[in-house]
Amino acid sequence: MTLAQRSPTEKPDTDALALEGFLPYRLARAAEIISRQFATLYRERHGLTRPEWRTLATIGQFKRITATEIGAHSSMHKTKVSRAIRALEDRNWITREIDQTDRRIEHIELTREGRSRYRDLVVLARTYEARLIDTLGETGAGQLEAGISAIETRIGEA
Amino acid sequence: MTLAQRSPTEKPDTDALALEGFLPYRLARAAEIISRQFATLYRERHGLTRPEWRTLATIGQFKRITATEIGAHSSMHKTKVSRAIRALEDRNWITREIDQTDRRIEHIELTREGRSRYRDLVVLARTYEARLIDTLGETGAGQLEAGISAIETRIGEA
DNA sequence: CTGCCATGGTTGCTACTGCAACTGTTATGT
DNA sequence: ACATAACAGTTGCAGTAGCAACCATGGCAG
Repeated sequence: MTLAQRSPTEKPDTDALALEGFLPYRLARAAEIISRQFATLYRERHGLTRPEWRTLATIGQFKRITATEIGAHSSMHKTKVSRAIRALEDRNWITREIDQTDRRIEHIELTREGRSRYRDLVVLARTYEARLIDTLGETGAGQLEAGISAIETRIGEA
Repeated sequence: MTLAQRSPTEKPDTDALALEGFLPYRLARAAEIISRQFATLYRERHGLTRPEWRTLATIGQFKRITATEIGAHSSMHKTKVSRAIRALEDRNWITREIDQTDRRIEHIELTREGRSRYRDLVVLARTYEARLIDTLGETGAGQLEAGISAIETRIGEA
């Protein structure tokens, strides 16, 4: 089941497209592999989903923040953010406080428990990232980062 | 809504993690952007979903193939493949033929219509990829590819 | 040949996703 | 001041996902 190299018996056609060489596919696949690997860590350790992890990471990064800002910062649709916030609130990892001068807005902060979890998550993330870079090698990791940067700067939006 | 640079008012904490600098996040985001861009093309033009596109691309690449092989080649769960195959069959883009020596296996091929669609999809894909590489620049694209290769070779599976 | 395990593919169930529509609130134009 | 638009956040809904259980078939050991 190692896939790309597990080529079927029939021979490829000349003017066919090789999926395994198609850049968008390769990028999607690579991201998926990394994402899953890392997700396993925080899921097993803290029972978080991907949107919840991103939300928590964003709240921890800015001590006080609104839902809209979380979405903007973490590239998530507002419904995802809304549901993640509720889930985190239900666990008492965060609190909301309605802004008194503009009551549409809620300011979100970590609770004591939330801060504790966040600190652990940060260590987990840094460790995973370090291990990843080590696995890829300085060169490979550097190239990957440069390539991503190109996408970030040359292609603005989702 | 350009996000990463749309930083909230509060200042980051020193021992917080900067999500926008976290490699797994950046990779996931980059892949998402590209994936969505490309998906818009084949969705608008042929009404295909992402699993359907991958499935069709794989069938077209190998003229005759089984469902399991499709999954292995395109990194998709077998249920995704199963459902994509059914959808494509319903549109008469593919046919199934049960192997007579092992009746568990179905051999899948494109119909005339399917081949026509596939040819168009290949052009679409090549064009998009070329445009993407052009946008990223030879250097950026090369680095991205090298980085992805590092992941592919150093980290085997999903 | 017979019982048991493995394999190819499908389906039921539950969770997650995004879109659009909604509520409540603030900003704007006249 | 009042109608209308814009905005923050939530919810209903319809599609899509993955897991596990399933069916049918075939391989293999005794």
